[in-house]
Amino acid sequence: MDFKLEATAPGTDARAGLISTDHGEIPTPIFMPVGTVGSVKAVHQRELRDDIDAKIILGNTYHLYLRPGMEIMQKAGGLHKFIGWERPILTDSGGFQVFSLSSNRKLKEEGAWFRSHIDGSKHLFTPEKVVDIQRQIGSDIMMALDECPSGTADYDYAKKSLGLTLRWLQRGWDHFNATEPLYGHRQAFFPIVQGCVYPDLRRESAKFVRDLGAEGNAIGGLAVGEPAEKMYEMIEIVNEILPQDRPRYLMGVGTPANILEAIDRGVDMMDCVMPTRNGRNGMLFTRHGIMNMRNKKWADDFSPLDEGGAAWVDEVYSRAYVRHLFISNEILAMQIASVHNLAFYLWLVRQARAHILAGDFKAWKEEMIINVTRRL
RNA sequence: GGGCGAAUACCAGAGUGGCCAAAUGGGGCAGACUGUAAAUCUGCUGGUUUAUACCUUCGGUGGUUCGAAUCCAUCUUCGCCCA
Repeated sequence: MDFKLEATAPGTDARAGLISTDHGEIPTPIFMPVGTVGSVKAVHQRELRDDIDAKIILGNTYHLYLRPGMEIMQKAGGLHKFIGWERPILTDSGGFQVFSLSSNRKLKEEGAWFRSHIDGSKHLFTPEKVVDIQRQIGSDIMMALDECPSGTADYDYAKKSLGLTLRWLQRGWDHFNATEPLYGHRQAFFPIVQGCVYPDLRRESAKFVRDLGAEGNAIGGLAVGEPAEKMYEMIEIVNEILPQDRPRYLMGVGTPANILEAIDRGVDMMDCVMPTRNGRNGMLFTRHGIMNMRNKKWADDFSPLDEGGAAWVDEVYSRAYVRHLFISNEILAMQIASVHNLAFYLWLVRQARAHILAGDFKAWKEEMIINVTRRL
C-alpha cells in the first residue's frame, strides 16, 4: 500500500491524497461502506461499484471467522473472490466486538475470549490470531486487535485498557511482519490509537502508534458515548502526532457532520454503519437535511426522493412511494435507502476532496454542516 | 315464521360483578441508531391533565346491585341452523 499526500486545505488540516493498493486506488478523504459479514447490507456489488462508486469496503474478522469460517474463506481464495468484489477491502479485527459484545467476552492478557453470538461456542482472539485470520481473508488493509473502551470509561480504566492495547499492538505488528500474504497481493496493517477522552493517554497512544511505523494509522475508541466535541478534540490531539505522510483512519465515524469535522482535522478515511443501518430504519441523509421516511408528512409528497441527488434512486422514486414501501415493510425500501445514503456519503467525501484541492474547503464545510444537520 | 349465537377502542380480538380506560396483535404517530448479535429497539395511541386524579366509554334503552363491559328485560343489527 502506498499513500501520496496531494494537498492540504488552507486554514484547516484537511488533506487530499491517494492510497494505492493492489486492488486499486482510493482517493482520500474517503468513506468506506461497512459490509460486516461480507455483504454491504441490502446493496448489490454492482450498485456499490457503479452507482455508489465505493472505492473500498469493510469486512469483519470476528463475523467472517465465525461464519463462513476460514476453511471456506481459503477455499474461496479470499474474501474478494468469495463476494465478487475486485476493489480494496479493509477488515476490522474484532476489536469493536470486544466493545459491542462486552457481555459475551472476557479480556485476558493473552487476548479476548468470545462467546459466539451465533451458537454460544467459545473462541480466543489474540493479536496474532487476528492477523492470521486477516491473512486468510486477504484484506488489503488489516486492523490490529485493540480494546475499544466505552466513551464514558473513567481514567483508571482507560489507562489500564490502553496498556493492554499497546502490548497487543506490538504483538500484532510483530506477527504481521513475521507472516506473508496468502493470495499474492499486498496487505497493510494499521495499528489503532486509543485512550478514551484523556489527552495524555491519547498522546501516549499516538506516539506509540507513530513509532511502530506502519503504512497507515487508525484512531479508535471515538463515537462510543462521549460528546462530539470531545471526539473532535481527541482527533486534533492525535493528528498532531500521527505522521503526515501516512493515511489516518477514524474508525466507526459517523454522521455527515462528524465526517466533515473529522476531515477538517486531518482524517483521511472513515467508515460507519449509519448510512446503511439508519437507512434500513427509514432515515435518509441528504444535502438538504435528514428525512425520516416513516413520517406522515411524506405520504402525499410525489416529488423525487432527492432531486439532483447522487444516486439514480433519487430521481426514479418519489418520497410518497418510498414512505409507502417503508410502512409496508418492503425489502425495496431498505435497498433504496441504502443506495441513496451510501451514494450521498460518497458524494460528500468526493465534494470534500474537490474543495480541498480547490482551496475553499473551510467555507464549503461550514455551509454544508448546517445543511446536513437540518431535520426535514 | 322458529331456534341458536354474536355485538368491546382505528381493525382484529381477550375480558364474563369490584384489582377495567379495558390484555394481546395489527394499524397509526413520533423517537433512537456512529470500527453492524440491528429489515432493529423505545415511547405514545378515549378526554382533561403534574397526577398513583377526575370525566366519558364496551350496539340502544331500561333494570338488578354498594358497585355492571360482565347479571336481567327489551329493542336494533349481523351470522348460522330449521321450516
